[in-house]
Amino acid sequence: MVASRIEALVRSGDLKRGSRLPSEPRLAEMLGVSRASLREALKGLVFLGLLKARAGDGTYLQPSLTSMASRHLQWMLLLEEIKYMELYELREILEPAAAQLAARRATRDDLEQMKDMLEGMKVSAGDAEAYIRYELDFHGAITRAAKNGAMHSTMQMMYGALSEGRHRVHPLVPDFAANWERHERIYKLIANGDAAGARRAVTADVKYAEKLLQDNLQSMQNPNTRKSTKKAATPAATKVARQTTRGSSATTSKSHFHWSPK
Amino acid sequence: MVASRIEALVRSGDLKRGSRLPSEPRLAEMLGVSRASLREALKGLVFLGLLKARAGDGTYLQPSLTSMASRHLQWMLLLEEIKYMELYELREILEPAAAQLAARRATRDDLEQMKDMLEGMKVSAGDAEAYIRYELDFHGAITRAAKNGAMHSTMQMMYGALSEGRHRVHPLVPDFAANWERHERIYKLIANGDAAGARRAVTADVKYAEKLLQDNLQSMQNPNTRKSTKKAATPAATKVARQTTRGSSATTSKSHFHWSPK
DNA sequence: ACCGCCGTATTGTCTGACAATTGTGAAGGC
DNA sequence: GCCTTCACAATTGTCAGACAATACGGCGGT
Repeated sequence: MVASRIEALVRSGDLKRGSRLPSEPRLAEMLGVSRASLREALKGLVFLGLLKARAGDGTYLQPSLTSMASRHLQWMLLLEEIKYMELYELREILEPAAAQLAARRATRDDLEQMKDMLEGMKVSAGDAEAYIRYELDFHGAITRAAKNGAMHSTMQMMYGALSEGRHRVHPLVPDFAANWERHERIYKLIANGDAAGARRAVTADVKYAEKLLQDNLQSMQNPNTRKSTKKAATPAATKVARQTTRGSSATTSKSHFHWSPK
Repeated sequence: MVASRIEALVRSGDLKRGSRLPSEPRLAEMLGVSRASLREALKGLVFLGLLKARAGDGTYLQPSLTSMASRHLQWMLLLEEIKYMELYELREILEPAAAQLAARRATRDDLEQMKDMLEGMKVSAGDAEAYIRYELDFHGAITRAAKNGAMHSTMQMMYGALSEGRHRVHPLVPDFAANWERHERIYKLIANGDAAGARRAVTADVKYAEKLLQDNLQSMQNPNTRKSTKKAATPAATKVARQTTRGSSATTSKSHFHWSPK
């Protein structure tokens, strides 16, 4: 296969991350294949996240591979090989462990970054959209502070799948103040190096979020099974739903295509 | 982009998993692009693991997406964004949790499968190659019994990266009997529903493997730094190294290709 | 010193053709 | 009647050549 030969080139090559590959005609000649075949192989590696092609410029080695793999999880969610609650269960395992490690390993920079995110959360209280972004980055800062790239990548993957996923049930913040204080407490515990405490605090936080999700799902599953004949299920649920609807996703099914041939 | 339109087709389509897509000329006409462009998009999705193309037959939707994503981790390892010890640290977090869940959720089938793997380990004691395969499958059975697809996929990814990775340091079994008994104990604890016990036992097992790896790495890092002028570092290390060398990997760099154009 | 124009290199797409592989069914032999 | 063998059709894989679209850098003008 052509792709694996290119991979071998990258492996053995003196190519630094971010450097440019030879042009397609050149590479095709080097490998002794047509440009079409070469392009297919390149496309595969692009989808893998290893390469990045820029029209009119060249194809480059991706400088960093983190944060690229969430599509797999998304598809699994879509094909119902994974349920959302499972992701939260996984999060409930990983995130406390990450906090525990972070309490031991966080550098001054890590703490600084967490603090910045906390600040961002504070100023955007009331704006659920912005608040959530900051909160996710706060959690990301924790996993980064844990100084374990594998764990960080895994969780970034999870976050990606959760936030980009179709259902978009990011259960969030009925009470900004309480939420913020929980996170600030986590920050302080990590800053003080209290590993066990940080672990407990994060566990509580994730469980809380999980409970919110569960309630939300329940009220979505039987919206009108309840005896009330009102349109909305419950005021709380609709509020959350509106909050978590982000505008203009790239995957908006604009071009409705019909499957039948003609 | 063409690929995302195909993804949309798969999403909204009534395509079951494993079913065949229309032929390339047909699909190209349907999407209004040339066959070349279509093929590039398909190739991308193939690399993503969503599709599978069979020459002379057709392209199919992959029936299952699990166990497909380990290449990302492999590349991260290769580009040194992740260190091996980090993977073990992650394993040390996930695997005990999986065992804990498995003790609560394992079905009769799950237990049966674990037992089979144990049996396989027993009969292949002495053959490190086969033994390791069975052991990995045993651990896989545990994560499957945990009934969390996300966790299972993550760990399969880890296993894949560990076993296919270049370093190929699967530190293993200086003592088959002791190793087997540890695993049998784990099985019994899970079968008895002793969640806490299973967790502890697996933690111990992973830590033991981690220690082996660490020793192995150390003796590989400074093979002749020690004052001895003998060829091999230590008898134990070489023995492990020989055991863990699997024959004929697909990624053998057979075709040495030189980078310079001409 | 700054701005717009243009040429060049590169990726993106299209067209048409042929090779390689696979599944199928029909013909023939047992 | 059943099995093997062969030829055919459908499909993916590969190739060659051309043109469009895009980005970068140099050049000249202001």
